[in-house]
Amino acid sequence: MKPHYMITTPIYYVNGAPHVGHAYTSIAADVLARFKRLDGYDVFFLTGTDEHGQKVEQAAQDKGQSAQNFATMVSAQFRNMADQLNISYNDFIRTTEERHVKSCQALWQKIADAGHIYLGAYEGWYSLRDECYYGEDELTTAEDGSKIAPTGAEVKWLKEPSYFFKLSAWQDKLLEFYEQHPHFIGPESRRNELLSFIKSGLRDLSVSRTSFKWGIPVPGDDDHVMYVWFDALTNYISALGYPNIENSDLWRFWPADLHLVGKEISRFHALYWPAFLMAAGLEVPKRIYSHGWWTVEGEKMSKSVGNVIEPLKLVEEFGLDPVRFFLLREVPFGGDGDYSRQALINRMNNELANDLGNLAQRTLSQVMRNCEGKLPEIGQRNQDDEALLSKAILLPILLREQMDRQALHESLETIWKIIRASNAYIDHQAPWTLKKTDLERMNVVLRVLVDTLRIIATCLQPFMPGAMDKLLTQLGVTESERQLSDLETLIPAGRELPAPSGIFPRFIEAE
RNA sequence: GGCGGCGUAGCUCAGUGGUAGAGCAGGGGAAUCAUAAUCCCUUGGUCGGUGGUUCAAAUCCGCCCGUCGCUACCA
Repeated sequence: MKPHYMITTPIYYVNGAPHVGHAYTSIAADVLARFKRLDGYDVFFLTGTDEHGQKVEQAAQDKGQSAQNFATMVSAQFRNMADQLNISYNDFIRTTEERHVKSCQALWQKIADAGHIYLGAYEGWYSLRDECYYGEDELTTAEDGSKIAPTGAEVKWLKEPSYFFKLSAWQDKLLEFYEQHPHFIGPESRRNELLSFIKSGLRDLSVSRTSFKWGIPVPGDDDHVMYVWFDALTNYISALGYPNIENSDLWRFWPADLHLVGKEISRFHALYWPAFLMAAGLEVPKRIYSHGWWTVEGEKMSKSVGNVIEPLKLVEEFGLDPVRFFLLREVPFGGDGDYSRQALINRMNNELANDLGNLAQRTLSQVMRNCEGKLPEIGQRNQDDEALLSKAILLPILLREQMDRQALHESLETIWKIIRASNAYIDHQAPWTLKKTDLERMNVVLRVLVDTLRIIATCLQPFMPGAMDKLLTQLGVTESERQLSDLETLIPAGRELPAPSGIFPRFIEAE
């Protein structure tokens, strides 16, 4: 039986259109999912949209639409983006779906029955205009002594009934859990933040609202809707059939292996979610990994500055695989990064077109011309040949370890080292000279290059599925020979290769 | 304010006690199979400052400066 692996993106909030940050999370998750499949795992890759809450209600109202219609429209945009980006999700869940509503209510009931939810009152400084509460330290005091919100709105001390989750009771259990699972949160810096947050003392969490209606009703109390995070986080088990886990074929994927999230929502996943699950007697996910944020040409991305990068426009101009590559190559995964047009073009031209694309082209065109377009015999290899191949064949082993740490940039760097070594190899061996002096040796060299390229292309499939499909076809690798495990078997000599054509054209800036 | 991260070549960063590294950018050369792509060599840093521990510190400790993040219910 195949080992299984469950990976998720956050469900995206539908109060605005998708931007490059959403695309980034999805692409990274997709690479990890595809890598695990490549490595023989049975993968469940979940994504979707988060559709409840006051902001959606408000955004819909501004457009004169019902919340449901508005959410459906924006959700479709996210789904379209995922499809355009070639995201290989197994399920796309929406929090307005019946299966999710039932799942949330069941989870709530389970936690309530276990005595971890109680009815209390939430109080604080509330701004009627901003429709939200502010903390004491965010407020300024006006001349007449009244309190003013950061937005300039007036605030009043308000008290509303609310259900609370007994988060404070879980403080010690959570700390114990983090100590027993040092790799539960990544990267390391997020773990430190979270630990210091918990150690400063946990308060009970308000998990229902009465101030708006667009949400999942609390079981047995229709005046309340669930706190959006309780609603949103539950999606991960809704998709697996919760609460009907006895009859669900998918429940075997729980606990999830990885929740990939943006750093801004690290705490919700690493703290509240485990607490909810523990309270419900369910297993806790194995790992939460937070990636960083993108700036644009050195500036923070914002609607008012007008520098928001729309992923589909990037794809339209540069092509999908170069964009996927750039996003994962440019920045250490887990840290923040900067998008710049020039940096993208440099990566495209230097690394895709020159290093890899040209390597494939120069190798394959010689095979085509000098080997009658057929894969040469393996022949008698010398030390140089073995040196290159032995490094290349280690790639899957190195990649497995890196992918399990979500060190996607390291994987690409590791692969690029082999690509550079291959370019050095072809120059030093100079098969174009051997053609005149030693045909047998020329065949060996070209064969070494084709075999090395096959390993490279196989390993790069998760990052650039479209381009690598094309390259593998040119290398004579059939679709049933593209798993990591297939690398153990060499392609038989004599196989006819199709005529090569460029995989990564250089990008020339229009005048 | 408290806690934590970071500060290494022009740029982006790797390097956690023992003669300063990579990629890109810059300079010189080789080659001509290839998407004028590639390969080889090379310029360049008193590793933020300062005091200390040590035979030896970018690497450990103190202080200072700069910068960034977290500091709860507004995704």
